[in-house]
Formats: sequence, structure tokens, C-alpha cells
Amino acid sequence: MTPAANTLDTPPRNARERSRLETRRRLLMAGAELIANDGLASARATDIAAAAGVAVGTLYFHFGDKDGLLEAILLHGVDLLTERLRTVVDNPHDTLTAAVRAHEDEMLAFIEEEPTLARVLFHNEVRATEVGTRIFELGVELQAERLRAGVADGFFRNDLHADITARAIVGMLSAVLTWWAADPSRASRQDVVDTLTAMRVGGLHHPEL
Amino acid sequence: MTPAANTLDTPPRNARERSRLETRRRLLMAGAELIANDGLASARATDIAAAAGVAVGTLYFHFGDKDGLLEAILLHGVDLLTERLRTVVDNPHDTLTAAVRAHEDEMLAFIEEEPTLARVLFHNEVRATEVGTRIFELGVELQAERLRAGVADGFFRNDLHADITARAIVGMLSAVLTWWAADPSRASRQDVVDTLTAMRVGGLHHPEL
Amino acid sequence: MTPAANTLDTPPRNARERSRLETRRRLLMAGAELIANDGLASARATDIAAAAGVAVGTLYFHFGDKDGLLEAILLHGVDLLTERLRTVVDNPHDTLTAAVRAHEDEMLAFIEEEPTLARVLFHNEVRATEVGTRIFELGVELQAERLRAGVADGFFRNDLHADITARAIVGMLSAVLTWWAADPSRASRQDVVDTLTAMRVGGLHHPEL
Amino acid sequence: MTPAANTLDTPPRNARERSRLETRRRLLMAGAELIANDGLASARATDIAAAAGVAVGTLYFHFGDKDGLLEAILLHGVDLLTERLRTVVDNPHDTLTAAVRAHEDEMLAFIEEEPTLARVLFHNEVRATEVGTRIFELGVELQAERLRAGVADGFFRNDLHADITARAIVGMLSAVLTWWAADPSRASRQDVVDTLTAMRVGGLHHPEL
DNA sequence: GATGAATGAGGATTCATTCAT
DNA sequence: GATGAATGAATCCTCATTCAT
Repeated sequence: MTPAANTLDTPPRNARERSRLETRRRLLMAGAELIANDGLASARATDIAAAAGVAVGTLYFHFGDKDGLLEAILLHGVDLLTERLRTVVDNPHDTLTAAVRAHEDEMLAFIEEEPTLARVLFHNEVRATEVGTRIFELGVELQAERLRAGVADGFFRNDLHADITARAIVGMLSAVLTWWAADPSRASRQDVVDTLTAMRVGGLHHPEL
Repeated sequence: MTPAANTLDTPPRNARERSRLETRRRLLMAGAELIANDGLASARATDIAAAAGVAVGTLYFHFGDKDGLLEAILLHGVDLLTERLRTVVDNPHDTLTAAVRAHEDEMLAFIEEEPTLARVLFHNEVRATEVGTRIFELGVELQAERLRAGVADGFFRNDLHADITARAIVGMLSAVLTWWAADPSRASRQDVVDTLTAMRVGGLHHPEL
Repeated sequence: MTPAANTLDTPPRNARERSRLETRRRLLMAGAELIANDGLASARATDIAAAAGVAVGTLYFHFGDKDGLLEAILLHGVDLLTERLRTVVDNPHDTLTAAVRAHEDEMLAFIEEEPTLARVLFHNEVRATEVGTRIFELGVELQAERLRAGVADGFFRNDLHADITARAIVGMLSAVLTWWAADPSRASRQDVVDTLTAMRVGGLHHPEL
Repeated sequence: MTPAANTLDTPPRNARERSRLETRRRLLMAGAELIANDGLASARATDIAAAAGVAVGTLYFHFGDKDGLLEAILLHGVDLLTERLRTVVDNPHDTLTAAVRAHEDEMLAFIEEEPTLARVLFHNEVRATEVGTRIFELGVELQAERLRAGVADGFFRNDLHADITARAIVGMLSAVLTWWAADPSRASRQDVVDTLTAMRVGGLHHPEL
């Protein structure tokens, strides 16, 4: 019933599909905007649809329910963020510190360049949602894998529990980025990056180093 | 109209006051129980009152509104936790690691001994609340002060921004403790303490050490 | 949460309970009125509450949901009808025909004296409901027992299947009474009673054959 | 705009018309299937079209609206059933009982051989519909005529009111057949036929009385 | 102090139907 | 003939809160 979700895989074949994707995109953006500004609970389905210039039913046609819209927004945000981070990971870095710093830097760049999306992705009310939890757990999972890889490569100390450490890192990032995304004027980008990098590197390196 | 909030300061004078405090206590416990088990949104005011064996109106008499009850529960939890942590802080520790470990240890002990209260205090849905945010910010504030003191004492590196670091630490603790409080069988207490301690100590010590 | 349902068992103890029962009664009657006149689907919860002079929430407080109200109305109708029929059953009748006729007569009397309730109880839209089906099946059950008793007493032929026969009888009554309750001017009470009695007692052929 | 309704009268002239009729048939069958299994309210127009392998618009092109589809299904069912019953009526029967029995027998045969269609034709939810009522009243009308003919021929007693009796008979059949069509394993075909025949011919009392 | 019946604004969701392509 | 994305009026139900007793 719901139209195909994979927006990115195949280019629109015809005018009708192009228009459908355009409508979907408008709903996504309007939803992100309202949620970022008013909060999740205050963002009524009707308002989002109106902001997107369509009828409520259209929102439900595309996303099933309000949670479906939220999920689509979050996944889109994750997609964009992941894309950016991939380029960081692919580039070689001389030191662990440099690698971590590049990572944090990219995150802050994402927040600056996609402030609306970022304020939804990093949002306490959203975080408390079922969908939000799923995304958070996804992040923990990814982080845990990266840690295990780092341990296998000998970069990280192996006496830490990857799952718990991963959760600690994601929790730390989530708290700081949520705070900063809500109002980047609270601290300079440099300060945030410095602090997060120091926290992550200091905690992870071999104690004897 | 609302009875004095400071329940703990002065002992009940007479039978009437004792009964009032008893009612208040029952509401507090029933509220914590329902919120811990069903979540905040599912814990209806009416249900909490029923679980406490009183009428809804009584809940409103004692706490003003539902948020008032939540706040009272959280403050009670913070009280108990603070009490425990004070003994840790007052005891001298040989090393920073020992001090931090004692701190984390006490937190986990609190979760084990007051599981219901802990599952409210460390709860994503609660965290997203206005009251929950206030408590969180309180924690950040305390942590920041402790950090600043540590820097002044020369224990901590002074190139980190206390506010951001404090937020990172509290976010990290919040994420891990919320996860562990929901189901302590997920990881051994030892593992959690080890990981949190390593994260906090590693990130904080002088790089050259 | 829902107030005690047994309205008839114990008299109201105090003013508050008396008022509660009065509200409940008003909702019951308003619901029956609107359903009887507009049909089930057209009788909006808000309208019923307004007709009863209370807020919608009050309807939900008393009956849980719209189906709950319908069920209460139907059970009330069944109660009244059963009460009447009991007096018929208790009175001895010389012949089977007389007994059956008295039974049908009482049903029509009920429809005449409680036209609103009757038009809900005997209503196609209501009949299609889950609750309506339950009530219908209740009638089938009762009829089947009566038949079995009649067979045991030697009044009825024993080569018929009580369950199927009971369903046939109730289906027949339901169709005719629904039709007549909707507009009693369609046929004289006498004609309806005569026909139903004849059908139940003797079938279609000439009595002498 | 709507294609000619009389599908059966004239054979399709060309490929285009054949395809149109095939589409119509597929919608009819898909509709019957979904309504029979999920109920009328749960059978969405979109789902029916999907099950038929066409777009919703096609359903509306062929049947005008959802009620139009339902009506077409019911009329098709009535057609098939009438066809069968005609052969019964045309055959002479020695006794009234034999005639009635043959009639009931044919009905059950129809249910067994066209279970899906039968479960739509004999369906409480459908019965409560405007279209369903029309079909029901059609049955009552036919039955009344047959009764009047029987009285004119001297087969039936003339002291019964044809209209009321007809309604009683159709109500009885409807209730029993709806029940049996939903699950024929509930009773043997023989038992159902026996009971209905006995009810229609002779009533409940001992035959010899 | 306690009670609990009553409130009613508020929002998500449904789904038959349309019409431009 | 067929398509299917878009429509939007229509209703149910929730639940924190109040206040007369």
C-alpha cells in the first residue's frame, strides 16, 4: 500500500513517480522542520502536511503513521551522516587522535550544514521514542563493531568491554551533540571537537602509552 | 494548600501528620513502581492513585500535578544517591582511579539496592521530560564544579572545557546506567564499573602521564 | 476504573452514587434514542453525550467505549424482556399453542411499551455488531434449552435438532420483530402474533392435513 | 461511462470486450473472497483491487462505488441460486414436504458448491447494508408470492398473512444458512435440511398430535 | 484531608472516492 | 480502459485535572 521506500536506489522512471518522490521529500523536510522547532509532541500530523502543502491523508499514504514519518526522517539523517563519515574512515590517518578528531569534526560539520535534520536526529524527545531508541541502538552496534575491529588491529586496549564502551561513547556523543545542535552558539566548534576527542582518545589508548 | 514538601527534615508531630506523610510515601512508591514498569506515558494518574490505595484527588492534593509527583520521585532518588556518593567523596582515595571507581561502584550499588527508584531516575522517557531535563542539568552542573575543582587542585588537565566535559561524562553515565538499570543481567557489575572507570580516567588524566 | 456495573443489585448508598447512576441511566436512554432513530453508525458518541446532557468523557467513564454503551443498552433491554417472559413461562397454559401465543404476545407488548429499547434490540445494524451477535447467540442458547426441556417433557418431537431449530426460531422472530418494531403500523399486533404462533406450532399446511 | 451491466446476456464481441469482462470478473471474485473472509468493513476498496490485480480506479470504473461492487456480487449470487432453484420448482413433487425438502437441499448444495459467494450472500454484516436489505426484501417478496400462489392452489392454509409469513420464513432461512455457510462442519447437511423442512412444513409439535 | 464523578480540548487516523495522466 | 497518488471530512477516544461533597 505504502509506495516503495527505496528512494535512492532507482531514479524515477516517469512523471508520476517523480511527483510522488517530490511529495515525499516535501513531507520529510516539513516534518523535520516542525519537529526540530516545536518538538515531536507539538508537531501535529495535520500541521506537517499543511507545511508540506498536501493533505493529511497524503502523509499517511506515504509513511503509514506519524512514527513512520519520524523513522524516515531519522533514517535519512543517518544516511547523510553515514555518507560523510565513510569518507573520513576511508582516508588514512597518522594517529588515532587524528582519526577520532576527523570523525568528530565531520559530525559537527553535519550539524552545521544540516541543522534541521541534526536537531531531529539529536533530540531528547525523539531519543525517548521507540524509533529513536532503535536508531540509538544502531549507533551503539556500529560503534561496538568499530571498537572490536580496533582491538583486533591492536589499536585499542582489549580489556574494555566493547558493548559497554560503545554505549558509553554513543551516550556521550548523543548528550553533547544534542546540546550543541539545539544552539551551536553555546560553544565553539573547536572546543566541542577538542573535548570529545580528548575524552575518546584518552579513554581508549593503551594505558602504558 | 499543598502540604510542606520537606518530608525528611522534621519528624511528624502527631498522628494526623504521620498519616499524611504515609499517604505521600505510598503515592511516591506507587508512582515509581508504575513508571518503572510501564513507562511514564502509560502510568496514568488514576492508576497510580489506585495502586497507592487512594483517590486521584489525593495525588493532586499532595503533588499539585503529575509532574509534581515525578519531580518528587526524582528528587527523592537524587537525595538517596547523593547521600551515598557523599560518603565516597568524603573518604580519601589514593589515586584518581580509585576515587572514580569508588564513585561508579556506589552508583551501581544504588541501582541494585533501589532498583525501582533507579529505573525511574535512569529512564529515557523520564529523561525527555522537562523535570527530567532539569535533573540532568543539575547533574551536569555538579559534575562541572567537581571538574573545575579538580583542575584547580591540579588533578585534571586544564585544557578541557569543564562544561562540555561534564556534559559528556553525565551523558555517558546516563546512557550506560539507563541500560543497566533496565536489566542488570545484561552485564556484570564488575564489567560496567571497569569500563566506566577506564573511560573517565583515561580521558581525564594528563596526556603525558 | 469503570464504575460498578451492577445497577440493580444494590440500591445507591449515598448521594454521589445516586447521581452516578442517574447519569448512567441518562446516557443509556439517550444512546437508545439516538441509535433507534439514526442507526448505530450515525449515532456519534458526542451526540449521545450531548443528548444526555453530559460531556463525551462521561460516556467513556461509564461504559469504556461505544460498544460498551451498546452492550449496556442491549443487556438492559434483554433484562426487561426476560422479566416479562418469565411471568409468562411461570403461568401454566392449557395447550402448547396457548403457551406459544402468550409468549409472542408478551414480546409484542414489550415492543409497544418500550419502543425505543425494542428498536435497538431488534435492529439489523445492531444485529451485525459483535455485541449484537453475542446477544443473538444468547437467545439461541436459551431457546435451545427450552426446546430440550420440551422434548424431555414429551411436548416436542425429538427428531429435530435443538440447536438448529432454536436458531431457526430466533432468526424468524428476529426478522419479523425487527420489521414490526421499526413501524408497528405495518401490521396489526393480532396478525403478527397469529402468524408467528402458527409458524411455531403448526407450520404452513392445512391444519387438517 | 460505466460499461454495460448485463454481462451475461450477450457474449463478448471482441478481444477488448473480453478483456473488460475478465477484469470485471476478477474484481467480482476478489471482492467476494475478501468480504467472505475478512468481513465487509475490513475489505477495503484498495485491497480488493490489489487482490484482483488492478488499480482502485478500475474498480470504480466498473462498479461506480463500493456498494456497486457489493450489489454486483450479491446479484450474481442470487442469479446462480435462482437458477438452481428454478429447476427444483419446475420438477413436480408428490408432496409438499418433498417440494420443500428439495428446495432446502438445493440451497445447501449451493452453499457447498459456491462457498465464497454464499458466505457473502449469507452474511450478517452484508445483511445490515442497504444493498443487503434490498436483496433480503426481494427474497421476502418472492416468498410471499409463492405463498399466495400456494394458497390459491389450495396447498396452503389461507388464514396466515403471506407477507408476515414470508418474512418469517426468509428470516429463519437467513439465520440458519448464515450460520451454516460460515462453517459447514457445524452440522451435517442432512440435519439442517431435516430441521428446516420440518419447521416449514410442520412446526414443532409431535406429528401425530 | 480525602473522595471520585465529571470534564472537554485535543489529535491521530481512516478510507471511499477522484481525476490528471 | 486503466492507473494510483492525492484528498480531507469525519470520529473515536484519552487522560490530566477539578471541585462539590
